[in-house]
Amino acid sequence: MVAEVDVNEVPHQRPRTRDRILSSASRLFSQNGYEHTPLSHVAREAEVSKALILWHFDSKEDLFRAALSRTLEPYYIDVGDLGTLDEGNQIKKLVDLYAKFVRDNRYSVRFLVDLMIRDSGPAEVLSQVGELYALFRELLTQTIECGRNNGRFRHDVNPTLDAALILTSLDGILMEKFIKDEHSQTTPEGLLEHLKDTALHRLLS
Amino acid sequence: MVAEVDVNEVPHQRPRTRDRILSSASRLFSQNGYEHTPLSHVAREAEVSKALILWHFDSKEDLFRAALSRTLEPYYIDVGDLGTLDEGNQIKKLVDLYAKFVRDNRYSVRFLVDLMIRDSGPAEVLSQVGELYALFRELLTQTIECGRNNGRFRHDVNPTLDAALILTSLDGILMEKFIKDEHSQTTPEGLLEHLKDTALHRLLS
DNA sequence: GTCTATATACAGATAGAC
DNA sequence: GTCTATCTGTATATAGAC
Repeated sequence: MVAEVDVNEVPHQRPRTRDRILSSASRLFSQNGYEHTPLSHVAREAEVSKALILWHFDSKEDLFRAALSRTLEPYYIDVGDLGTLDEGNQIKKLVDLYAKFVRDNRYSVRFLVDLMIRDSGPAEVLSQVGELYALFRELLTQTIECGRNNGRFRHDVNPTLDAALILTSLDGILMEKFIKDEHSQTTPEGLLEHLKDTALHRLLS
Repeated sequence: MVAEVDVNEVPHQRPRTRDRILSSASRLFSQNGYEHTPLSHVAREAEVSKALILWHFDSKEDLFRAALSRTLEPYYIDVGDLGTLDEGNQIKKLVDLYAKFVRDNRYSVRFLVDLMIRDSGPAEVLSQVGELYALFRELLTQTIECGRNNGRFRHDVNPTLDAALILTSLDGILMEKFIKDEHSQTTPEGLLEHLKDTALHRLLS
């Protein structure tokens, strides 16, 4: 009889279930919010018992943090090769990328906006989102500055202020996607085009 | 001829307590949200028992509706006499009024934004807010149209689109008041001025 | 690791005395 | 109208068998 050595004792032993729990939690929290997703729902969706969830995670709060981190994993913006474009088209492209990002991550973005408005949720996660946001704004600022320096943009543009205004306007437009407004006679897409037009109208010499 | 309604024909009751409950509920719901204000909190603040609240209102949901209506009571925008200003300054004034309104009703506006993002809350109340919003947008639209027709604004302005863009930009800026952004190098007030400048820069001939 | 069964807490809501 | 006491449901979390 051979002594049984449990090769599976530590490292890569089935994160299968833990992973399923995390996925389900991530989806449900994003779609329905923290308050409206009891552990029982996560348990049902992940096809495990509630007790098992709390064996893997110390508490619901703990699960929430872990799930939120996972939600943020795909949060990056690939700006690609902006260098080949002139500054005006760089601005347009950045605006489009931002809009696409929000569209692609609709549910989780809405959820995060909700968290930020109420200033709830783990601070480290929120600050992570803040960094991404700041990075994007910095990109806009530098592009405007660059265009000003090489004379393609007006000499009196204010890179910081103009970038911030473009970004907040963008936020306002995209917010409309989360709020149904039956009186609106414009579409977010139409407004997006108009934003790009007016922004360039202001920036270009 | 209109029949007068005798207000005193209804019982000589003191709506004192009911009113206190409504006030407390209104404040707590606005500040902490529906989920985070149990009836026990409303009861404590209003100095009554939970049971009494449910004697006055059929359910928590019912209380919520009533409280929300009260929250919306001061929701109107007094545009004053716009007629004395030229169209450019009318736009500026409208933007300022909107900003002031949001500032004056910070907590309840944030709460309503939260409700609308999550599309929860009584439909009739939400649509009431939507009407106010649409009305304000219509005011902007007409002002721009007017300015175009009398030649003070460019002939190629698009009243509907330009008004909508100004309004969504405004929303984006004011949203920042609800979200703390430690990396920001601009203030909402600064952005507001910049929005007015760029909007007029685009509109004026 | 995974389960069933249970503990504990607290929410909204009811019953009934006063 | 207002209270105390209680019901009922559901949430998070724990105990302990397998």
